[in-house]
Amino acid sequence: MLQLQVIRENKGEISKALQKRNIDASSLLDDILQLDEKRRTTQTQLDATLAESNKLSKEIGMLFKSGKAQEANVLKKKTGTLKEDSKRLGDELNGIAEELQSLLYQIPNIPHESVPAGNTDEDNEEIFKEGDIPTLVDDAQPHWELAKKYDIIDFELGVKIAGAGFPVYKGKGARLQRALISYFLDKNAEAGYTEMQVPHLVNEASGLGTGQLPDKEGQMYHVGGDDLYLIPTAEVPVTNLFRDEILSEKDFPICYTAYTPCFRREAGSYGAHVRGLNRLHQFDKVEIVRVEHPKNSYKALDGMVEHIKNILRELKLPYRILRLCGGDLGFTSALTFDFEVFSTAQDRWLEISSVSNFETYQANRLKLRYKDENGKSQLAHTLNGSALALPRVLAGILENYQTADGIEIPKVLVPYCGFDKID
RNA sequence: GGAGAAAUGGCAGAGUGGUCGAAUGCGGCAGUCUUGAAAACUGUUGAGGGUCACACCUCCGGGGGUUCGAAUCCCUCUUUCUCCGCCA
Repeated sequence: MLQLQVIRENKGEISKALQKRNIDASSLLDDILQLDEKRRTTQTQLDATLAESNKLSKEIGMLFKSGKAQEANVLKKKTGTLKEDSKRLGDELNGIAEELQSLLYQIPNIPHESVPAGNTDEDNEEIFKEGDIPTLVDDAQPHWELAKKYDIIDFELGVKIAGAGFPVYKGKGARLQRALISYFLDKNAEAGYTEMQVPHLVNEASGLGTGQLPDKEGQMYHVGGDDLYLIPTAEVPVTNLFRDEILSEKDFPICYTAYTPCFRREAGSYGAHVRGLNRLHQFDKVEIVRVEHPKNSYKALDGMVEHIKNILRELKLPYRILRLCGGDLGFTSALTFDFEVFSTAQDRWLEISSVSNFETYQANRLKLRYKDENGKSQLAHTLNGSALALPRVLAGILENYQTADGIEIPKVLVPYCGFDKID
């Protein structure tokens, strides 16, 4: 959520920057400013009314104390209209504040200046590419065929238990999955991220804090009986650890990592490109989250990108990095880099990480602040990234490491797996 | 799940209808002293709205109510603790 004060001062620039997202926000921004104006005048009126009645109440108290009950009763009568007024103004103010809030929720984050304009993922800008694309055997297969051939993932069995998009990992498939989780967590810890274990269900306030609510409600599984949401990413519980916190400057940098399963309804996603592990309702992911001083957040973002590069180098997977264009950029993000692994057998790029700087957008919703050198509260910057999302890394490994007599395991994972080949 | 108790500032903890945004202690910050530090002493120290700055307004777990006036009384929700039951 953008700060009102920022909108007040930079309406023109914001409106212009949002055009990169193909959004014409100027009339919405006007509405917001108008409503804000109305909010402040109403607030002022309410404050004056309350001040008046506070004053009277004090006088009444004094009069009663000094035994002048009659005079007190005269004043009492005067408070009646003040009460009505403040009730009316208070209701009005609440209504305005609510409306203002809902308008503010509709404005996405301002894209960073480096974000290219564009409509779809075709307009994303490739900024880096590394790793050799392997030459595979002639009858190379996509991972869903390999999974069946080696009996390591059973999609049909998952359908029986839960439904499509809930695979069952078996034997070496399950072990490889666990190996990846441990490997990622170890790499992140090595890079200075503190490992956390967090709830996999969150309340509404948490969803609002990181921006999944109110507008993307349909993307999360909702547990009606207890009004909780299954997390779509560890970003939600981990970032919300800092909701309503005021940090001190020396607390920075804050670097956390967490493994969690992720649950996404993915309503409306069908077709061949969501086959196998490409898109799931439940998948595993190791996430990194940072809370930073505003002046360091872009350096931190670069650091996260470098860190993920290192992991992919170790896994020897061919990958590229995209700078997302305005149209593809997430609602709450100012700048996002997507990592994609090339899946040779599917002949396509698979997104395996998304690294973003949210600047103050989430912090404003979270009320995540720090005290600056003058002792004033300032909003912190939040960032996060996948390091990494499991299923597509698994797909990439299965497909790129397949040989005529089995699937080789990347060297760095062998100690975690306890085997070096799936056959 | 049943019965009871509680929720106050960074923490501990007073306050049971009116000069209470809230005593006191600890912690934090600044200063004095010291070569420096510790100790001691002095001062300062919640958040938000509003204002050029003040004034002023709101917040004592959340929401609602009673009252001229609520941290204090009532209702409700949530959470925590104790006891019982159940249980990985």
